[in-house]
Amino acid sequence: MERQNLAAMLSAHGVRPTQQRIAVFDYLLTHHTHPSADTIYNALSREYPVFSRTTIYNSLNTLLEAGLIRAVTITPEEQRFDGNTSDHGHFRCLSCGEIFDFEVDPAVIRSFCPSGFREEQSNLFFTGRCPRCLPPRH
Amino acid sequence: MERQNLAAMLSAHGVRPTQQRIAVFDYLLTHHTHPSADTIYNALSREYPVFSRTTIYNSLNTLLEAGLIRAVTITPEEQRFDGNTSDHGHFRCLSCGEIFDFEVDPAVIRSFCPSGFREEQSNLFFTGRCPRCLPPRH
DNA sequence: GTTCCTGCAAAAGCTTTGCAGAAGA
DNA sequence: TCTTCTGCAAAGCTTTTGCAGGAAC
Repeated sequence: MERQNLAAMLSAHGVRPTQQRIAVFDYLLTHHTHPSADTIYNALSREYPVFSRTTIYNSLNTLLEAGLIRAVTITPEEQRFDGNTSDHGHFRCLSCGEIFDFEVDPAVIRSFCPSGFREEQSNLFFTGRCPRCLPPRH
Repeated sequence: MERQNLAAMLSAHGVRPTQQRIAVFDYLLTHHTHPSADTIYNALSREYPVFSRTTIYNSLNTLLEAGLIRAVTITPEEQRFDGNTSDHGHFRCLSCGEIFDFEVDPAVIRSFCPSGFREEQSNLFFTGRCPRCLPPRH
């Protein structure tokens, strides 16, 4: 997406479109790898000479509050982030550590929510082995 | 459960039944509050005079490896633990922070796992407001 | 010009590690 | 007795905070 469009999206959500926020948002929309703050930091510091860790955290928290990105609480070590804010499932491979997306019908998932509770976000995720890490079948 | 039975369970899983491990395991089986390591530490230090944080972490990791307890990766701040190792869903209230259990059919949840992936653990959890924190209906 | 943001340094909080003494088999 | 575990101190990591300079409007 054009940087100008990204800036417009931020403005539309009441977020001042600074260079840094646009870069973080752009990274999350382009890379569907559920990166950690550190991964984003390493990638962006290569591109931009000065880009502090603090700013990554500031930008991520601002984008989270605006609802433009999502936090993925799957890995115990660190928080992961996702530019895809639509409801979808996650699969984490215990061998290679990669996190995969898969489609789920949000209405079906929500139907499991116990009565009396007001659901705001639903999460379905599996851990196991991905096809690449499984031994080939005979 | 009797301490002797707890010790037998640990032994059966190849875990040497020390006083500390029995106490941690007992706590998780008795309290269904998905406590953090710190919560367990605070509770047990009141009961036992000497009980270090390191030992809590050591015991939890040992019990995890033995499959006697489960880690609940729901809160971004800290790891939570659960003495209930059967498949079940979680609901985290954004107001009071409490984590509730609810029943789900493991087979139904597993059916959402994408083909080609080998599922080892399935997790379904919601965030939102619990009945106590919701405004009363008219 | 005023407000809000960036980024450095420092700190805070959770978890792990190294190692000497102690407990379990 | 020999192995394994405990627990203190210290360190490692992720994330947050305070604050001065700078960018955005």
